[in-house]
Amino acid sequence: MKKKARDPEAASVAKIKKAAHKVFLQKGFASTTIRDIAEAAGTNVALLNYHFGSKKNLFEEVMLEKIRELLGRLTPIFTNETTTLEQKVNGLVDSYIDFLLNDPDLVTFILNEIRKGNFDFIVKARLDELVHQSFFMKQLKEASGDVNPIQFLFSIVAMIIFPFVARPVIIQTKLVDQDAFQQMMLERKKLIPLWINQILNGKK
Amino acid sequence: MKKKARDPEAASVAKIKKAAHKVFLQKGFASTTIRDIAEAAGTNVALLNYHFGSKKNLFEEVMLEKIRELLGRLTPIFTNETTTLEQKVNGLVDSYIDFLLNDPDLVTFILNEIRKGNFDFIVKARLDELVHQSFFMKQLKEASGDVNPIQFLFSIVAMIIFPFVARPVIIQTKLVDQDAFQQMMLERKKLIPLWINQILNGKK
DNA sequence: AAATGATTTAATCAAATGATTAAAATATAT
DNA sequence: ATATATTTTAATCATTTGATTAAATCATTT
Repeated sequence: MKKKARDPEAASVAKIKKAAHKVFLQKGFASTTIRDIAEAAGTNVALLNYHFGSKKNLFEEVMLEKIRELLGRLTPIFTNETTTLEQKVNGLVDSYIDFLLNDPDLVTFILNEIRKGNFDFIVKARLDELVHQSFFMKQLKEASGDVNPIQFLFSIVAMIIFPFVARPVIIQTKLVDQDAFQQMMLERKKLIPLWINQILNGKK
Repeated sequence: MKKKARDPEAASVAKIKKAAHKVFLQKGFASTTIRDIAEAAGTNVALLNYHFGSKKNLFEEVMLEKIRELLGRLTPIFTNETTTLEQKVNGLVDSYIDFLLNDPDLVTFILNEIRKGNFDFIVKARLDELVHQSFFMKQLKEASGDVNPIQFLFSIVAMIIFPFVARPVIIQTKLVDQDAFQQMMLERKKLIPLWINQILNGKK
């Protein structure tokens, strides 16, 4: 595909990845054409093929990069054995919301690609291990009483992620506008940990 | 497209719609071919065109039918002026979860099609009006104190919908299996109203 | 059994798309 | 300056796909 690495090449590769990320997020894998990407990157299909070989290859490189970035932020929080459950929920909510505010369509996109069967790229990330073997789950289990701790995990992640999943709907239907959405998500950084506390304590 | 209505015709139309619903949900609009649908329906592309004219037409007919069915269940709950907020949350959670258990991929599907720009079919459903002008929102606003009631609406809907959005991920990663998922959602019918109560009361 | 409508078969069209190639042009390193 | 790497242009190929058609077959009604 290529033989030596120089500066301009790296710039092109980055430019293409950035454009691909944008277009894939907008249109999904199937609806995106390599011509779309080439145009968005201000280049041509021949160069995409020169650097990435195929559309699927480009897609996987781009997505894997994003997933790794997110996991890189969450893992230290999940596995930390010195912080309390409350601190972890705080950190989780804070990091997660910040990350997604920066990339608002990522969640819906990933979930959908998985639903369609494109989950090679996420299986490689091994996030089940993170959930199952983490210190966080151990702590959550202790706080859950006789309710399955997964029920609480669902609700925590739901309250973080769902607004991003619903975002296109609520913006399209003018329920909330772009700025108000951002504002609400920042407000949620405080609300969600509070709510989780009330839920976990309320059941004792 | 057709001239007279008889029995076998109606059966064919239903058969095609059912197959289309199934395939569209599995693969999304762009990835689904009319040949896929024809095969799933045990028929042929010529008949699809005979009855529906185009792929997009078939898609919109099928999706609109589903949306209307869901709204038909939720509207009476949202607009009822004789029930308490607590009763509404109970009814909402119960109806919504029942509906989605019957059609587990519908949510992800709809959200994604909207994200891709295929929202003609949902704009027609006017669900913004339902949310804004409903008696439910009036009651929720009263219970919300100085927090934006939309924050609570997000969380209520999130806790109902999110597990269905995450379902493909959690089943794929073997976090929870099919049966356990069903069981947990039934359990959630009791948990969510309880939690919402705790959250709404906790902030007084 | 004749007529009408519904369905199938089989083929074809035009357009879009992923992929590939050759050749020219451009930039960079040494 | 020369060689090498990168990028562009432009064209082409094979496939897939949505759409359409004509003719044959099947089912139902009358």
